[in-house]
Amino acid sequence: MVSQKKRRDSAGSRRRLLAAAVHEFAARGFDGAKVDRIARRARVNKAMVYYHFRHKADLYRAVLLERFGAIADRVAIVRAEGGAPEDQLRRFVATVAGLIGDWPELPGIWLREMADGGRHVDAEVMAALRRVVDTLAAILDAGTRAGCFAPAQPLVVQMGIVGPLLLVAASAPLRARLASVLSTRHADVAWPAIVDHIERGTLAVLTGPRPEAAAGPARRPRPRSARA
Amino acid sequence: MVSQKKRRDSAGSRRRLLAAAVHEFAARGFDGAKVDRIARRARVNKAMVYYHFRHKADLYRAVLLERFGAIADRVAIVRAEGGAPEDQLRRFVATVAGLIGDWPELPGIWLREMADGGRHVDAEVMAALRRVVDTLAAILDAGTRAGCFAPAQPLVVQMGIVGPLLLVAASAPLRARLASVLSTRHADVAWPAIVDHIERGTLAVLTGPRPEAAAGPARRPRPRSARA
DNA sequence: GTCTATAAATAGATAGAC
DNA sequence: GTCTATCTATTTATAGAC
Repeated sequence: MVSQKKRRDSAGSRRRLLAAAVHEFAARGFDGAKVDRIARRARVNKAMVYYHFRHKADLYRAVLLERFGAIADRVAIVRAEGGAPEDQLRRFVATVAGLIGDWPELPGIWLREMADGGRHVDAEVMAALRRVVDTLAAILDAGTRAGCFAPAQPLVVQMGIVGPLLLVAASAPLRARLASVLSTRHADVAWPAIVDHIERGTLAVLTGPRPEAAAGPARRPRPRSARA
Repeated sequence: MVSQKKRRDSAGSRRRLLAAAVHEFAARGFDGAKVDRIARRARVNKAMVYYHFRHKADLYRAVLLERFGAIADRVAIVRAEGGAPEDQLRRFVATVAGLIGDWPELPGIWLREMADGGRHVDAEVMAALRRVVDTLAAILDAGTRAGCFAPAQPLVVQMGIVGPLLLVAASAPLRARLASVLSTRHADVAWPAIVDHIERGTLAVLTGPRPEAAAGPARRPRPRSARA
């Protein structure tokens, strides 16, 4: 993706550093992450960190770019594969959910970067984020043109999808503790249940009955009928 | 709420410290927050931090307890006021949205604490979290008994509500930057729009087409079409 | 309760040998 | 590319005067 700097890193110390960094940054955040721990986890000398990366922030940005770039790539495929807008949207949700399933560090990285106001999001990472939003916008637009979706702001829909997924995934440890204190039995959250919840909720808003004249910029949702 | 330690803190240095701490912890996270900055912001000598609080973590826990306690109190009122379950749920959403509006630091604190796996959530804070979930559970239960809600896991619904709200609020700075790079005009997100989106999405899932047997965790995420 | 001064421990980053 | 040793700045936390 970024630049083919394959300088023959012996056993791939750079790659191992990135993997260790993802873990550390996800678990502790940028400030909480320690270069020392990253190096130790990667089984690499600490000085190597500064051989491969200018500084801590540079390593962190590399992590961001790698992960958000992959997300953008994956959702772009969903859009490219086409299909009915409803289906594309469902696959969009499933894809993001799948990425989180594959990369348990994703929620930590993502949530913290949002909480940080995108402090470390540079132009490259921004471009990746833009691709994700643009992809979702294209799906929504296709649905609107096909008459099956009401017009909606892509970022609103995006947050409605990503927010719950990230929060559920990230809160797993806390929910486990909560379960042991919870009065009733609403203890755990099954991952398929939340994915299903989001899929249905999102589609319902896009295809459902119009809101009167709420505060939103929402338009009149066309009756869901025609196909693409 | 915790203990009436009103020792006449001259001009309320303790209170000012708490306010400054909320800001600092929200903006930078636990590790990124510096005791020095908190003291300076509170216009209080740094040593006073350790006079009022045992250590940094203690101050942070006080912040957590104050805010999550207030959240629990406010949503409990929603439940106590009664009304139709749909209305209670809408007011639940509006209340959380209102709290975020009143306290811009809330998303930062909340998201980071989730990303941290609740590292600093002690028994008292846990109790507050429990109250929030229990309140929502009571609302959902009322709806189910009244026959207007399908059974649902409270935590799933909770994440579906809180996730987008927190993410939208926290990502404001990043979205502002994104707007200037975004190809199309899907730039900004109006706060009322997201609240409306969540209200409708959540209610749609609860009142919409039953996927046979809800409540159960292992639901098949492949409904033919989700029409409302 | 408030302040100054400082201890004590980290942690980011680099120099330079191999 | 890899390692040891180390420099420097920062930061939590405390001692003790007022």
